[in-house]
Amino acid sequence: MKNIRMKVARIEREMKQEDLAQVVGVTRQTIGLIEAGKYNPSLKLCIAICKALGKTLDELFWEEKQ
Amino acid sequence: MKNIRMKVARIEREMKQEDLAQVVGVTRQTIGLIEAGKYNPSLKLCIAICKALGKTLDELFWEEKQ
DNA sequence: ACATAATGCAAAATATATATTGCATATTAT
DNA sequence: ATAATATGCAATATATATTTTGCATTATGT
Repeated sequence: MKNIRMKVARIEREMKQEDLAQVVGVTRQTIGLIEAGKYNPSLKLCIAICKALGKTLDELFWEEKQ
Repeated sequence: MKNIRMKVARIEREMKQEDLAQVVGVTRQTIGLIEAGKYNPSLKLCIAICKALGKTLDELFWEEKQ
């Protein structure tokens, strides 16, 4: 499932995928694939993304229902 | 860093590492290593653990400080 | 103290996240 | 419309999470 909240949070911060990638220490492709819901990042990477975007795990990665 | 909150939540539910492992579909060792802070689980696994223990990502895996 | 159950630990094998490269498509500004 | 920038996509390579097996150690109950 696509991670819209993450993409929105990134755009709110006016960051490109590549900017975020550089901040969290991965490649642009990895960020793109996570936003596209095409894979399953590690906890460490999720936390790094949250910190870079000023959000928590629940705000970006937790689905209340399902 | 050891994940004390996860271990406490598991014990509150009176589950053994092996019980939790079976519910979330991994091996006992994987649960043991996550509780021991010796590796970096996938987001999917974190979410499965949270659901099995009735907690959210922030409750089990988010560190407010640091 | 003894028996049993639960957890820790370690090595090798396997599955999968992530990197790398290159190119295609879409978006944005001029 | 054109140029430039941002993102999508796919194949191969590499790093690392997870499995498997077996045994050691610790906790729990009797």
